[in-house]
Amino acid sequence: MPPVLRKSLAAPVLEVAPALLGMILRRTTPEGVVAVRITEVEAYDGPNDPGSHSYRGQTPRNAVMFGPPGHLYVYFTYGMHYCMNIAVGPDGQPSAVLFRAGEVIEGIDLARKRRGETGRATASTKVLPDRDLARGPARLCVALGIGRAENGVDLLARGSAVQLLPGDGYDGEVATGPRVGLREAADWPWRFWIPGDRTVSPYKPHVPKKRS
DNA sequence: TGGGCGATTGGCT
DNA sequence: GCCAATCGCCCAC
Repeated sequence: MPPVLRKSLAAPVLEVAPALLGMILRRTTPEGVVAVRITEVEAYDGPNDPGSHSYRGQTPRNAVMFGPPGHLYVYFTYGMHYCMNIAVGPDGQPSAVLFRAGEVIEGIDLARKRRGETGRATASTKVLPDRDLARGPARLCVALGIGRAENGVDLLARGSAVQLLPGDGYDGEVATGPRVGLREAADWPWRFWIPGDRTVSPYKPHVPKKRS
């Protein structure tokens, strides 16, 4: 299986994003291994993209986006959720791809345990469907056990606690559509997913907040 | 230095 | 479909 080349991640973000579909994110902890096959991503193009965290320049939070490609950019949002991106494009250009959803292909029991632990107070007696374990950017982070501590990890380095692996080389059809949840530039068709895959997150168009 | 709001989710109506 | 939860970031004051 060929390695994921750092050089290929330095390509323009709109080329890299769809190429990540079908690849594997593999997370190793003392608890065990969870691996996810990526089925949905979103592209963010730094200074040219009003929807990107790096649109207004570098800050301590988004610093990883400005670094070399292949590193993990993790951010905290809505006071309770983490989301994970991979920095892409040349060193110094702050493009990134958000991992939005995937299919758990290894360590499904550990993934389910993590998703259950993090759930709200009412510990549901219902078993989470497999396809919901990593369906959505914050759920994906929970399933993989990703938090602030993983910000900056090199996904291509051997021995990293989170690794990006080539997978089986998906080369099928790729669907595109508007990005999810953004206020600015949400209509840019920069979301990419594997059509028909049941682990792709349900699309919710942005609803402007009611004015006071 | 304070306040608005977010690359979301799950539970309830 | 609606809405609360929850807190760090960032910009305006």
